[in-house]
Amino acid sequence: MLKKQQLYNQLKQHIQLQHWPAGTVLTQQQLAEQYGVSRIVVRDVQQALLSDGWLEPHGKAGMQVPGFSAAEAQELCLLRLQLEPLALQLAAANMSFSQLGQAEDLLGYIAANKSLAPYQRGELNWQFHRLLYQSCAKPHLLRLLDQLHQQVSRYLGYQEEALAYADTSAAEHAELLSLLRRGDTELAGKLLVRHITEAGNLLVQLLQKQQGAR
Amino acid sequence: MLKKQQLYNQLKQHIQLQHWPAGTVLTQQQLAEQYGVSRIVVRDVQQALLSDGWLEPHGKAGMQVPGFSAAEAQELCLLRLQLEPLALQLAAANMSFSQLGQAEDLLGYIAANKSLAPYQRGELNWQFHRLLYQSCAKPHLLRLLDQLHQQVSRYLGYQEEALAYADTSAAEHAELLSLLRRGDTELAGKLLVRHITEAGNLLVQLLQKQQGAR
DNA sequence: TTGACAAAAAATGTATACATTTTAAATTAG
DNA sequence: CTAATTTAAAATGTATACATTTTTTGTCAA
Repeated sequence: MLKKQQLYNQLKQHIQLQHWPAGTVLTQQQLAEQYGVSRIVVRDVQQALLSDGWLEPHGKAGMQVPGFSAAEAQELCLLRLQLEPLALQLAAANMSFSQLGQAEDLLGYIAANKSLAPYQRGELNWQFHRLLYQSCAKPHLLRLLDQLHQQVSRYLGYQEEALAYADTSAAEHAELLSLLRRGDTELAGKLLVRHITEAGNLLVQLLQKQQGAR
Repeated sequence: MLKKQQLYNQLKQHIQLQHWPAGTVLTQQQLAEQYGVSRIVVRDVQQALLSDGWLEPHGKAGMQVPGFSAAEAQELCLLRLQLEPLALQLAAANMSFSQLGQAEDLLGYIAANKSLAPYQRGELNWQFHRLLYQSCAKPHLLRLLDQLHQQVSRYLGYQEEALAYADTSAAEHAELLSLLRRGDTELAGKLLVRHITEAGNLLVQLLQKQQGAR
């Protein structure tokens, strides 16, 4: 299983670093040669990247590296807003103190390691959110949220400026946690909505500016 | 592309007809022999059925035919409630008369062919819903809704009694359409919520009764 | 009998080879 | 020169073969 996972990571990273810029068409053969694996492996990886939003179909042959659009970012934000507060609300009832503690630890770890790569910081931030939602005990919902995050993370990798939002983010994360500890689900939900909205708006604005500049 | 699509349909149907009952573990080799294709094809199809909810992972080898649970049905219903009204609301603004007409035609077709197979009736009903949501112009949202329907349809295929709900369903569909024509998005949304809730409750009750009976 | 361990069987991962489809290029008729 | 058609190239689908992993079976010692 290593070759597959390995190629998955490497190709994803290469796309993120724009080694294959948006619009590039990647064929099975090409990738197989390039990365020194058989087409079978490439097929599987392409399929995985397809459902994670890192590739998109291109006619009947090849897959294309997708671009970025403010509209898509907005849509992803909308979906987060629709699903994450729900997950939080459902989870709040069943949340254990050990989970709250885990989340606290995670925040501490992020705060302590100021020099984390933006990408890793983003992943850890999501793990925090994920922890809060975990105890909603709705497998499908959690799967959807993971998928959504995948897609959003593609944008965050592209617009690293959006990750500079990290400071505000950390403060809000901490507040979210304290509200949950206190059992104030209502306020926590509202804060979460604001939190997601802010991050979304920043991202969308950056993208609009950039699109306008062309 | 035919072999793949063919096996996909056939295997899905066989699962629905309980030719492979819930809990059965299906290996690549087994399926390859059984259906007379190579393992490569089976792999692809298994993967597709996995993401559509018709198979689930089983340790490190084989895939398992999933069972049914009231809890899962409830969750799927919840997700529909969270996403479909949103799609309808967004779509209502951009909906064209030709689309409303298409939807009307579809209802007529369903009403006219009383003897449609339950499965086909279900698919057509979904196409109706889908038409109403189409003009929301949110690709990700629409994709999620399609996925959700896939999962729900597995339950409907199992609990055909839930499809007997079809009569009420048809009436509500017609009313939904007339509300949209009149531009009353608000009421249409509320009706949709009731519509989804009713169908969900019926399904969940059937499943609970059945689970209790064991 | 039970449980750990080793050997065999089975299942999946991966590579290569061939078949079919799709795309691109080249050729020719208008 | 353009456009349509044919031909060659390239890409994907599928099958088979081999490698690796996982599961099962069987054996033996406690």
